[in-house]
Amino acid sequence: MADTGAKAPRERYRTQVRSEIKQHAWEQIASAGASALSLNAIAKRMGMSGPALYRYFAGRDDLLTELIRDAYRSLADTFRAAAGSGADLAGLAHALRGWALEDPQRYFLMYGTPVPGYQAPDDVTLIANEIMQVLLDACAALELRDGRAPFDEHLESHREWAAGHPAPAPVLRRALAFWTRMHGVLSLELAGHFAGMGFDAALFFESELQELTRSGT
Amino acid sequence: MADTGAKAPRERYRTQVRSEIKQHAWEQIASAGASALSLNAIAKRMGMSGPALYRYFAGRDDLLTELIRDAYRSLADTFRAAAGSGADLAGLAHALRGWALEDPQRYFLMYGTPVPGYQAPDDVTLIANEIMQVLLDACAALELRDGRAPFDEHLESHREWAAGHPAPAPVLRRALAFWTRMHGVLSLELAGHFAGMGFDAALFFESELQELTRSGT
DNA sequence: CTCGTGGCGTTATAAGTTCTAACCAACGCG
DNA sequence: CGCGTTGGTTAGAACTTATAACGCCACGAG
Repeated sequence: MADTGAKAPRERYRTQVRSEIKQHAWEQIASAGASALSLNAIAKRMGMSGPALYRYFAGRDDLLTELIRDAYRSLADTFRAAAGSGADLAGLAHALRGWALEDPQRYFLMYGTPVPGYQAPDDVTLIANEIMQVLLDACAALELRDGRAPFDEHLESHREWAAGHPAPAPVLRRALAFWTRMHGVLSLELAGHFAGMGFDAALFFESELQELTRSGT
Repeated sequence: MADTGAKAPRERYRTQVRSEIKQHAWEQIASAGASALSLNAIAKRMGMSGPALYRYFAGRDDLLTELIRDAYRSLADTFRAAAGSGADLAGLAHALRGWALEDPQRYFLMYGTPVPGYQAPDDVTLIANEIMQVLLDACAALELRDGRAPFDEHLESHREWAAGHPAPAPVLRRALAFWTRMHGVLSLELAGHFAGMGFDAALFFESELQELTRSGT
């Protein structure tokens, strides 16, 4: 068992079609947003009629969570790849920005408006942890002149999310700041809120990144 | 003319019904998200049947942009109210957070996932400018030890978005940082990304706010 | 006070959507 | 070689947005 290579022909065909469906789904999402994802439209564009897709996905929500899972996986991979190539925190930031610009709707699928009832499956939070570990490593490698903040005390006793990572509280705080600040700039940029404002979003991103990689508190 | 008080009874009834429709729309959005907004459901809950609502709104999109407009208006009002009560930048931050927590979906209607094709109407960007002016005033009142950053040079020559506000570049940069950082924390918090992490989002918000109101670069 | 007009609500209908049910073909494993 | 799982089909229910056509009634002008 466990030889993923030469599987049964039925199985191969199944995964092939699933992949093709997701391909079309991504195109549709990229051009009209996740709310416009239509199983019917995908089916028609694949030459088959409506309910056939239900052999491959339990429903619209199932397909959507599958895409979300892939998005998380994709970001985790680019993060790990960047870290593996010796990228520091700034390198991670640039990898993140490139990945986000590559497909804004994929970014929003992860970090955009949540559906009130929706609960992400467990494995997604596992991948999120993976991402956080890479980020924590990069922040720990950054030598910071240990300027402690009042929040650090709270963090010291609430560090479950670090999943056993040995970094001290200021590093944890830096990781949180990296995450929220980069997301703040990126999400507003991708949403077009900087559009009519005239300044260069890339330069502002760099400016914020600068302040994060400095050693001060 | 121009006495908004005693209008014609038809007019009064119309605005009354419009307001009631929006009321139901907000409840529906708050409980199931903007994508679940259904004109039919609203009509039924108001005791009238389907297409009647089209007398009041051109369609789903029209109602949605009206709600977005109201959301912007609401945030601008709370900002102006806070500033009018002598709130400083920290006061504005707390007003913003309170306003966001009050109705997360309203926040996401403004700053959440954008629909690729959608273009906000002009008056919305006007209100956005109003908000920015209040923010710029608060940032200008903050005495900062004028630590210039390389990005300031770029800002100096790209300050159209400040709409004539006389603040120097470091103040503009501070305003942008306030906007993006507060949004970064708030949007992730409201989207539930901090949920399983254990730390107190309010304290982290405060920590980030601290760093913004300090005078350093 | 009467009358006509315009705003409001109604049903009917078209064109979408998701998703279930029932049916059939065909592939491939034992 | 057969039989069963798998994949595709059409039909249909329950939704949705949105338009069209029709009637009612209230308001305001004369």
